[in-house]
Amino acid sequence: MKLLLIHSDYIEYEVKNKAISNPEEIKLKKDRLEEVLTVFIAVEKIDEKSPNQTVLDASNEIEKTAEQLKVKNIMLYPYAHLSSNLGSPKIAKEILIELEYNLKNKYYNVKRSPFGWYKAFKISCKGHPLSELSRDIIAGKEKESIEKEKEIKSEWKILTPEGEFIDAEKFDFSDYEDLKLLYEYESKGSRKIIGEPAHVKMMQSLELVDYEPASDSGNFRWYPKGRMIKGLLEQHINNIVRDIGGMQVETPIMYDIEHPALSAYLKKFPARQYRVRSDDKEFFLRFAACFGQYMIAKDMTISYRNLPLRMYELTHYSFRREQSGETSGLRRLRCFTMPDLHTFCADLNQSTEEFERQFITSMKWMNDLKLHHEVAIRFVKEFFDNNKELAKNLAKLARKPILIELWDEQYFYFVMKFEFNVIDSMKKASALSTVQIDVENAERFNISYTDEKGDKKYPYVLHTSISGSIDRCVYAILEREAIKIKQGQKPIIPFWISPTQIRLIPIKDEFVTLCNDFIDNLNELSKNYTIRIDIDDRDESVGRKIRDAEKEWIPIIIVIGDMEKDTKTYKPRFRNSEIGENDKSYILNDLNKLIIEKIKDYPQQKIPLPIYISKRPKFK
RNA sequence: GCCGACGUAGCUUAGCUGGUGGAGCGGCUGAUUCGUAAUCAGCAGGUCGAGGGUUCAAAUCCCUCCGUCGGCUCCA
Repeated sequence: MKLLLIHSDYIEYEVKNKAISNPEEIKLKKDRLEEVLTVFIAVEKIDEKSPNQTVLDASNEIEKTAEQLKVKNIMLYPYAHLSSNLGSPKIAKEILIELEYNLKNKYYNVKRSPFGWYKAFKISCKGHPLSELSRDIIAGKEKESIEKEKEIKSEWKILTPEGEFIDAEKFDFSDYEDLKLLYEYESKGSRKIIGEPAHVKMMQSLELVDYEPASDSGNFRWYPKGRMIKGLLEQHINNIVRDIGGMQVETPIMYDIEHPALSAYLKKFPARQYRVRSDDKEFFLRFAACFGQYMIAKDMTISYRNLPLRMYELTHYSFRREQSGETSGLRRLRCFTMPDLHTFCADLNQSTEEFERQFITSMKWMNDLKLHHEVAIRFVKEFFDNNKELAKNLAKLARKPILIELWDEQYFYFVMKFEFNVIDSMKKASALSTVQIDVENAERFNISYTDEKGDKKYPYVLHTSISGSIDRCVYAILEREAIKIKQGQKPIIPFWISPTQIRLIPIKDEFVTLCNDFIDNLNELSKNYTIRIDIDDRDESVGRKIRDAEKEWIPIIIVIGDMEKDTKTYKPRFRNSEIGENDKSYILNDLNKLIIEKIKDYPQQKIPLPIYISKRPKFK
């Protein structure tokens, strides 16, 4: 149902001609109300499925507005033009009559203009900010799902690796600046430093990823280098999840909003969704891979012997229609890529065991990206009281103090979760890895297994994202480098995801051939590996080419000239000492070993652009 | 979504109180063949975010919209 509410000095109408074959019988040909909330209404097809709820919701919405405006008079005015998907006139009329009755019961002075007639009307809108409002009523669903959660009551603690619980307010943060920032950010919403996040300029100037003005905000375009980085991260996370037993599936990105199993879940999940219409049906775009996997799981025959059972999907994409003011570079998108693992566990024991394993795996991921992170663990208090040892184990694994949040009751579908948070150059915290223990969705979706005695049981479900959103990982890497720049260090991205790993710079045109030979020889030495090398064959000075390579953050730069031709040794310019030792000569074989050492444990891809720089267009 | 700031060439930007837009980088052409962060010269490139209004005259003033950023809110 679509509503258009107008706070008016007056509204008056006069009935003219029939608009439909069986219009409502007319009692008054003309009518008028003053100091009135005029409500233009279009009843839509979707309202026919739950007319009673629609009436209730609409009535509440109108009442809320009337109360705010302190008006007692309401004019209900059927207005078909508000919607392109109208319901049948018969039901629409009934809904309107019901709505009138409902509002009268709330002691409003309600009038309703007749249904099914062309009418002339005059209205005077007051014109203050609240005087014109539109509302979209969808029986009980969207409204509840985006409704604000109850005020959450939290207790905050710090847990040390030694197993000590300390009231967060009493903890000495002097050696733990980032943990302090996380605590303040999470508990008080403090925003110490404001400004544009540094990664946005970087992602553009490095030609990784950019805004797409032709799409909705928070939907980005990825250029070749960025796409390759993202692809490598995706490949790596797929491998890691497979290693811990994840069985990869793929599920649809849109789901029927009316599907009985989904509507209940939608209510528990307060994210706004994108809506898609197809014929008469309405669909929402998934915000995670949960449903798709639940739908598979509920049809599966699962024995206790199969548990823990791990189902995995790399969601390409998930959609969350965040409020326009809260999308921010790659930190929060409306369309993102995220690995989503669901682990079905027999009992609490198995769940916590698995939880710890996934905690360790997440640590590995953060380590592979060299991301510093702070750990937050959140519990429903009752669950915490029974599982304190689990928390202590996790703090021991993290080897540093961690933040604990305790909720007085269960606000979400999970009883416990952890997150790894990174702190960016603006001192904002963002969550990456997370695992949640879910105690209610198995039953809701009728996912069950058969236990040793042949009885049907509902498993616990762990919701896991080992890496968090891949886009957000790119954000975290760039933000970490922004912090390094502030500290006067050279920025660099991990070697295994560098779009160019080695840049060759021939001193004159004639050495381009030698560069080609260099690549061939190196490939010959490392047949099982893919090393990304390119050649700056432009007609530019050597100084210029070095500068451009440095601006691209290329980790290894090698100038090729007479010296290299004669001695067959190379003096690479390493971006930092972690990659290699500067001012040292290498023969090809040693260089090869050094590089393979850095890439052997990671996925590899070919260079995403022409190897000759002169052949490359500018994307930005 | 609300409040605020901003939007000038592909990028970065100058343009004061209104009088039909300047530059650097990048691109193109030519010269230059170079040893570790910018070789030189010339040329092209602008419905000044979009639409409307005020005015003899608008990048400049006003309104609406779009986009970006920031704050609020929100964040599984």
